[in-house]
Amino acid sequence: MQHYPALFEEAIRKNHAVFISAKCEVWYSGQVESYLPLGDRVILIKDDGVMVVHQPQGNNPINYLKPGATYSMTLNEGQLFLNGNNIKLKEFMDVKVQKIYAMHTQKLEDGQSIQVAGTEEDMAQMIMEKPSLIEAGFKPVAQEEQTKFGYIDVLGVDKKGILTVVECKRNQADFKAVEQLQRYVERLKESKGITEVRGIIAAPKIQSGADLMLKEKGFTFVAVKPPKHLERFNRNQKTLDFF
Amino acid sequence: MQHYPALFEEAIRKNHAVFISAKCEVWYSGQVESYLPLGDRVILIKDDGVMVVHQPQGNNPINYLKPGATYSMTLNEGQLFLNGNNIKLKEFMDVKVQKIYAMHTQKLEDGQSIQVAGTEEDMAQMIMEKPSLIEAGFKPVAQEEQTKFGYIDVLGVDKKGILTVVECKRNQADFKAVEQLQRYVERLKESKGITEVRGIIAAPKIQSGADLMLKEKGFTFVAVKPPKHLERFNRNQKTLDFF
DNA sequence: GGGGAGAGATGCCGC
DNA sequence: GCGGCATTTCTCCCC
Repeated sequence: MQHYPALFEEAIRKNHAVFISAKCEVWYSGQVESYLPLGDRVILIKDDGVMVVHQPQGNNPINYLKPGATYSMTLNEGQLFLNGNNIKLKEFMDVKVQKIYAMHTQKLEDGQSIQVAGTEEDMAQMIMEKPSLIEAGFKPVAQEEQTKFGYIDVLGVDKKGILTVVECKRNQADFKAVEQLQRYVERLKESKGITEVRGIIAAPKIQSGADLMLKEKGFTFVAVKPPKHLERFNRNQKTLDFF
Repeated sequence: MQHYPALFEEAIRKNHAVFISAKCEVWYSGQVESYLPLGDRVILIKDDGVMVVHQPQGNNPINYLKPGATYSMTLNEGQLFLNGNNIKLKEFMDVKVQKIYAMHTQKLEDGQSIQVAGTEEDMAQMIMEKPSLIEAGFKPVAQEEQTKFGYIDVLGVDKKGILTVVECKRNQADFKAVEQLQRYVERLKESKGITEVRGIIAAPKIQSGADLMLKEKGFTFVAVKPPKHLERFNRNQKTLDFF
């Protein structure tokens, strides 16, 4: 155990990432206070100060610190501690380590950003490009107009020229989506000084209760699925790699 | 590179966790489609099928698979691939590995649950135990009554005997909290067939706009901070460890 | 920095 | 399974 603190401190100093597999207890104090009894965990510390503590199961880290935290590892009378703290956010992590199974430190280089297709924004973009997905005669207005009235996904006019707010949801729309749509419609009526504004929810599906609420308020549901296709050059890249 | 697939497959077969540090590209297809260009990443695969892919910075994994996914590693004409798929959820991850810097596999044992203090539920519990935090004369009703009217944090009567809904927020309350409170109040009025029900938001602070909305609707804000103290035996445990 | 909203949100509980 | 809601939510964008 004696050599771990020196190895750890050197890795931190060099801005290396640190991977630790250990049997440990974990205390966290910050937004809340928490205690995790003794067990095996995987700990990852990144070069921006992020720390995640994972149990052997589960999607999410059981404990974590946000970017900007600093770390130290100390051995005191045979007891190993790993301490992290984010002074600005007043968050503290204390790990009492009973046994380190493995520790790996390494510089990681990565400047890449992920490309994602199928988000709500992609849905809005698709509707802007093909307004007939909403209904015949629907015409989106310029995108710059949108922000002036709030975070409206697509603003347009229907075939009769009535101002229409379209709220997109990439998954099933719920009653909160209906409330959100209503807020936008009310805001638009006040802002423009008009009495008639239509509201449309565009989503793959809608909850039955939300559909009732929608109809009560005089709004409309339109079934639209988010597009899930990355740009062609990526698809080709993947295809070429695989076949 | 040749020995990695055998090591990996054996680890998966034995239900070991797998840690990999690698230079790679990542494709994901499922809820959305995504592509992450070549760079250094840390990959963790847990024994329940969870996979997380981390870039050198940032709180969250850049890609992940949920519990139940299965994995294989293959070397084909000198090209290493790590593939994961969750058949039930129709989610797929493909990692094209250019270089493995390190790989560690190990059985992890952990059956512990985290204890957390300072959540919204803790706030509600604190108010149940000390109702004067809300106002003089406030009396909570039995906890069993709560669920019948929805997810009401604390239901009680004020000093005049008027039914009162308390909605707790552990952080600053916003206008959505006000809308939520209003839903509960409306639901209670209908359900009980009464016309007067009070609404109170208990939180450390409230947004100025939300406070306006609150007053418009005739509701009240009470400043309450969530309790952040773990049970005594844990505090003592920590104290004893540290001093 | 505050406010508003999305996220491949996740996770929990209750029906 | 759906529904409603909290989360140490996190993240992004805009004012």
